[in-house]
This record gives sequence, structure tokens and C-alpha cells, in this order.
Amino acid sequence: MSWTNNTAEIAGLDAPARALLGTLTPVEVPKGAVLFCPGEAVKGYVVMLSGQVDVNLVGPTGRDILLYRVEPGQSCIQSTLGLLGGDDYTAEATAETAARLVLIPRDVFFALIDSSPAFRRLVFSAFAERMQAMMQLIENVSFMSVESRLAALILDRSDSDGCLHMTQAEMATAIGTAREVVSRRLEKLARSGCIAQERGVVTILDRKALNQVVRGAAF
Amino acid sequence: MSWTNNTAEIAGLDAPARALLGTLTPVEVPKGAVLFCPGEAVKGYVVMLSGQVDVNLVGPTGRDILLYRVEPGQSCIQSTLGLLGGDDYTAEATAETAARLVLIPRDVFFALIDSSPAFRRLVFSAFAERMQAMMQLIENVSFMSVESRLAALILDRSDSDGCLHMTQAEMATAIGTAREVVSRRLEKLARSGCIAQERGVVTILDRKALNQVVRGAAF
DNA sequence: CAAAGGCGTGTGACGAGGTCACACAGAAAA
DNA sequence: TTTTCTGTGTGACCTCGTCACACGCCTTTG
Repeated sequence: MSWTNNTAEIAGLDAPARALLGTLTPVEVPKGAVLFCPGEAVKGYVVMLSGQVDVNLVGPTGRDILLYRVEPGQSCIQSTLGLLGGDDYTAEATAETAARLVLIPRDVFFALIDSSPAFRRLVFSAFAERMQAMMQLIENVSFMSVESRLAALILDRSDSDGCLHMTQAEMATAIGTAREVVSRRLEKLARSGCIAQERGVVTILDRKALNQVVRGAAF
Repeated sequence: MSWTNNTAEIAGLDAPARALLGTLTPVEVPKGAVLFCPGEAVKGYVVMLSGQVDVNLVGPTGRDILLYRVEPGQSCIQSTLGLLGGDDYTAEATAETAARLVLIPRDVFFALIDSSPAFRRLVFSAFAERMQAMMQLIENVSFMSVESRLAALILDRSDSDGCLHMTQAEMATAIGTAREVVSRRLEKLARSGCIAQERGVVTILDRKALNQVVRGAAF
């Protein structure tokens, strides 16, 4: 599926959907922009065309935790919640890269739901996907150790050279813990030879050992 | 809205929905029955007619955490996830009371989605509601103290006499912590005069103080 | 009735994790 | 170069989850 800057060409959509969406123009959002924050009213249903947006829950201490990332072709579920239930946002969305997205106003959204089976499928599957991810998140946060979550993060966000370009603070947010804890765990992983660390970069030295850690090895 | 044992009368549904649902017969489930457990394949979309079902996530240590409760008129989102994404269950559902429910097979479910706007609304709003609850849960588990969560639980699950009939183990599950922790926190709340406790029952003595605890008072 | 379990509860010890208050070093800006 | 910012390390302290018990109440059963 290809994502162009023409909203009428959103992959897989049918005639009625294209007819309604064709009138909308994409919005450009610069890197670092906050798309919405807690308490704000919902303006419409959001579909990403390009770029990447992270949705975080922010705690009273300033600590935050990544709920999910929105990538091209996906939609922001938070907005759907608002449209369907009338509630305001409880999370905060930030553009991690410059992004282009379509904002589908409330009435157009409902018209689409009723007229386009393809659009229904899009919304439903987005829902299902996010929900699954949320349950996974709850499971991870409540039942997995920080060490395991950290090892998992390093493994699946690292590039082909085995390098992960993230600060400790970013890692902390991604796995839902505090920065200091990440510092201590990374040190432990480094001491045991799994990884090497320098300012802003973690390098995998022993993939196999790291996988053991994910699966709950004590070391 | 009234929930009868006639599936065709599910509140608020329209003609096409009634036509399709009229052919289904409700299933009776005894108290304590496990409706589904992790890894099991999804059989269909479930709508509750009466009774109460709790959906829990179970950790490797045996500790579990209540994701949400399904009450009459609501549906079990877990099943929807399975239908839409093809994934198996990751949580466990247990009947807390004897229950009656309708299992809508996969193909009927999709027929309903396409033909009945009312059914679509039902499914969508169920989704939105659960999602919101999940986000609330993540927020509570990651950012609120056990003491606050416990106080909140006591306040909103107690009867009109200010009595909560639950064991410490049940409370622990409901707020996602361990039984021993509940024991210690209850003792603290009792010492400070907020509540009185006896075997299987907690009684509220000072509602105002308890509300302070919910809002994060240190005491 | 008494003995035997089951169940709900209390408790101590211990390790993991989150918070606060710093110190320190490399990088970027002035 | 000096200043400032940003990423990182560290110690102290408290909360929380886990393990391993003990104890008391209730029900069942002989």
C-alpha cells in the first residue's frame, strides 16, 4: 500500500470513502509539535499520511509512558474515543518527526462509518490493534521486570548494526520507568558484557545473552 | 433499557439486527465458570444478558489484575479483538455470578456490522468505553499509589451502608497488587480511623478522609 | 463433640523499583 | 574560553512485590 499526499488515495478505500475524503487537505506538522494534550476537546478523526507521532500518558511527577506510536496509514485511537464517547483526551501526542496527517471532522467521520465498509474496516482494525497493544503494555508494566523490558527495547529498536540511538530518558519513557533506573540497569547489562554504552548510544555485544534477559534470566 | 431472555429484544437494536439475532439462543453459565483463557481461539462476539463476568490478566507469579468487568448489555471486547485481528485471547474471563449471554458467531457478527447501524454503534461504543478504561488502568497502575487505589476501590464498591464485602485477595486483584500489601495498607487506614475491618468486610468510618487519601494525601 | 482442613489474615525479611537531591562530564552556545 | 545545556552516575530513602511463614476463625467430617 502506498501513501501519497493525495488524501483520496488512502490505500484500500472504496468509492464512497474516496468521495468524502477527496475534499479534505492534509495538515503539515513540524517535528516536536504537540498534537493534543490532556483535557483538550476532540476535533476529529486523525489519519497519518507520513511521519511518526508518539502518544504518551503523563504522570503527576512528570514521568511519562509511551502508550503507542502512530505510523503512516494508522489512525490515532485517542481521537476515536473522543468522537464515540464524547470524552476529552487524557493522553498527550507529540510529533517525533515532521508529519503529514488528515483530520476528518466529526460529521464526515460518521458519514464514512455509515457509507463505507472499507473505512469501517480501517477504524475497526485500528481499534483492535491498539487495544491489543494496550493489553500487552499493561501486562509488561505489571508483570515484567525493568531489566527484561529494557533488553527487549534494545533488541527491537536497534538498527542493523546493533546500535540504539536513544538517551536514557527516552528509553525510560518507552518502557515506563524512571531515568535513574535505566542508568542502573544499563550499567548492569554493560558489566555483564551484553552491551556497550556511550552518550546517547547503546551497542549490542551479545544478542543471545540479551534474549535470555528478555525471557527473565536473573544473571 | 430492559434485558430479557429474548435475544431479539436487546435494547436499542434495529430491525436488521433483530432479524439476525432472533435466531440465536442465550447460553447459561454457572458462577465460577471460566469463559475463556489465554491462548484459546475466539469463537464469536459475546454480549451479556445478565450476570457479571470479570476479565483478568494473569501474571507468571499467579498475581492477577482486573482489566474490566462485563455487565448486562455490554460486550466482551476481548472477543472482538479476536474477530478483527485474528489473535487468540491473552486474558482470562471468569463468571463472578451465574450469567446468561449470547454468542454471536463470526459470520453473523460481520453481517450485523454491515447491515445494522445500531449494532455498529453498540460495538463501537463498547470499544471506546473499554479503551478508555484500559488507559485509566494504565494510568492508575503506573502513577497512583496502592493506598490511593485501595481507598478509591473502597469508596466506589461499598454499599449504601458504607460496607465493602470483599476479601483482601479480591481487593488485591481489583487494584492490581499483592494480597500482603492490601493487608498492610488496610491496617494503616484502620489505624488512622478511616475504616474498620473484620473478616471479609471493610466499613467506611470517615468518607472525607478516605477521599483525601484517593487524592494523594500522605497522612 | 473434637479433630482436621480450608480460608482469610498478619508479619518479617528481602530485593526490585521509583523519587529526590545531587555531582560530574561532554557538547553546544555565548 | 567561559557559560550553559544535556546526558549520565550515585547515594539515600521509601514503596511495593515476593516468599515463607504463623495464627485464628469457620466448616466439614469422623
